[in-house]
Amino acid sequence: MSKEVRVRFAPSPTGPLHIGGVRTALFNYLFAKKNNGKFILRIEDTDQKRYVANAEKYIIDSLNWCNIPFDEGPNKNEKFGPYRQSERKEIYKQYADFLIENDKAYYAFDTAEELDAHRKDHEAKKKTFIYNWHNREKLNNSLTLSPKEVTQKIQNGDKYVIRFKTPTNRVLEMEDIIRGNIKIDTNLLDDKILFKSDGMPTYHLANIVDDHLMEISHVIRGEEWLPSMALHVLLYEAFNWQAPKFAHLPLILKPVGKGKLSKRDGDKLGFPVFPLAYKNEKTGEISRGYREDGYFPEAVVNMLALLGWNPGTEQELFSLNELIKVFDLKRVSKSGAKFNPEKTKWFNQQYLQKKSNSELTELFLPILKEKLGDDFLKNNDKKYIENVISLIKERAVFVKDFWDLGAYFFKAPTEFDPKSSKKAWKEGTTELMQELINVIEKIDDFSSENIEKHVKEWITSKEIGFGKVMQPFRLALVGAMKGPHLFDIAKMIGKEETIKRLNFAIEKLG
RNA sequence: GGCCCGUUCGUCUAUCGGUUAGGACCUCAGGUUUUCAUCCUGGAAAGAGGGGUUCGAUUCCCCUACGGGCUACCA
Repeated sequence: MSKEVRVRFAPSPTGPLHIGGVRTALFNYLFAKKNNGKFILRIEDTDQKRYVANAEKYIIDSLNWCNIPFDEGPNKNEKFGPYRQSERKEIYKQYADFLIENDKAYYAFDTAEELDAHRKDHEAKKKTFIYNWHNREKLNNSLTLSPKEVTQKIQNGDKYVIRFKTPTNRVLEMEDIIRGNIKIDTNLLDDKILFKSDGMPTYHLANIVDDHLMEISHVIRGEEWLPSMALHVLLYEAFNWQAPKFAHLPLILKPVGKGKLSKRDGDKLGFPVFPLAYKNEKTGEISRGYREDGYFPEAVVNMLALLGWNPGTEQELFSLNELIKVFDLKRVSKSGAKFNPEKTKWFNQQYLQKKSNSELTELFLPILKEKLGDDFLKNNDKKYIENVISLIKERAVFVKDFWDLGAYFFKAPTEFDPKSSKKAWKEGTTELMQELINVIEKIDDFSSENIEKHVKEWITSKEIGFGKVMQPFRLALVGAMKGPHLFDIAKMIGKEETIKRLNFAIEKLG
């Protein structure tokens, strides 16, 4: 009987959650749900300098917007709480001490300046300074100092850190669910700091201790952690704990250029890299978000799921439940994926087409109110808006497109696209339109089909081309050469309005 | 520089040694729509290079190149 699957998403609250972080959370969530396990949120706020107060809320809001809620986390089912590392501060020290007592770690008193000088010195000689087995006996630490001196220093209040005493002369063989076997020579590793002089653990210590205490079964995280895997495995070993299984996800790369996706790419190429808009309280800078840009969370989640993972079939559209059903870490790809903003739009378009007209109406309402004022609903009931949407829906990618696509259903054009006017309104057009008004006035049943029938009969009787009438007619009703079937538009706005718009066009262009 | 991971159309990807190397985004052409878009049909477009192993390599191994990550008292 295998243990319960428990996975965690462990972001650092240093700013808004980036789309890559959302994907890591999503894969954790999918894996947990697929295996009837738990998805845990842990806030890794051990870096006091980079801490940003509203970041935790942002992270939680983002997960909620994406509909991937956590089962345990800050203020929620705190079975193994607290879930903020800053609130677990006391826990870590005892584990660091345990390591020291068992000769797996040591105190180091080297100052940042001293270390920096070593690094610069080595760099000048084209060498790399690594704090590990080959020089740890020469540096300022509890390995070189007598126990008495060490005690003395600590009692004096000298600043110290605790470093891991990396085992030597071993080739570690580790298993990654996505990448398979990974080997590393422990002599190449450095003695990483586990406990900082400010009394806080580093990521490495806190992460291992918490994953153990919270009974995490699988660590699913970004590829940037792959180099740390050896340290982590060694730490589990030093504590004599069973290590969880690891899976390192490929990174999300810039759409163009080199390197991993960053905030700047979004600004430069004009697409969001954050799920929700975010205001930097310090600089006042606002970053756009998928939510505010009009994307549906289902579309964003679907797009993210397929970035670095595939089901092995040709299906591309998945609900969250379908994703849970078919998700498999073994089908996650190994190589980094360049982000494709265009494809995200396509996903959004697909989801928009799937939504019902009544649901879309509700979503469009706020935009209409903004454009036309609060009392526009007095003249336009929801059924009318629904009908409009049914006519223009298939051309839209976002709900906000409905306005650009169909503003003329709600207000008459006040001006006419000059290029189209020149093309559509020629010698004799004014007279033709006047005749058209007469034809329309006589139509009693103002259905699309009936208007079409009468207008076409009239055009045929005049022995002229359809375009001669249809083009200026469209221009009069719409203001430009665009939009759905013209007789549908006429029917929607009604006989009176149709005639009014024709008269206005004659006045303006005739 | 050192270490680790990776490499199939422009992009995301399928292929578990034998395929006309498939799909999607993008793009192009044609058709439908007497508008614009949608839609439909079709096209162009890929195994980084070099060595092996094998009857046969995109697939397995090695080297090179390239890409990415890490190399902080950041996560």
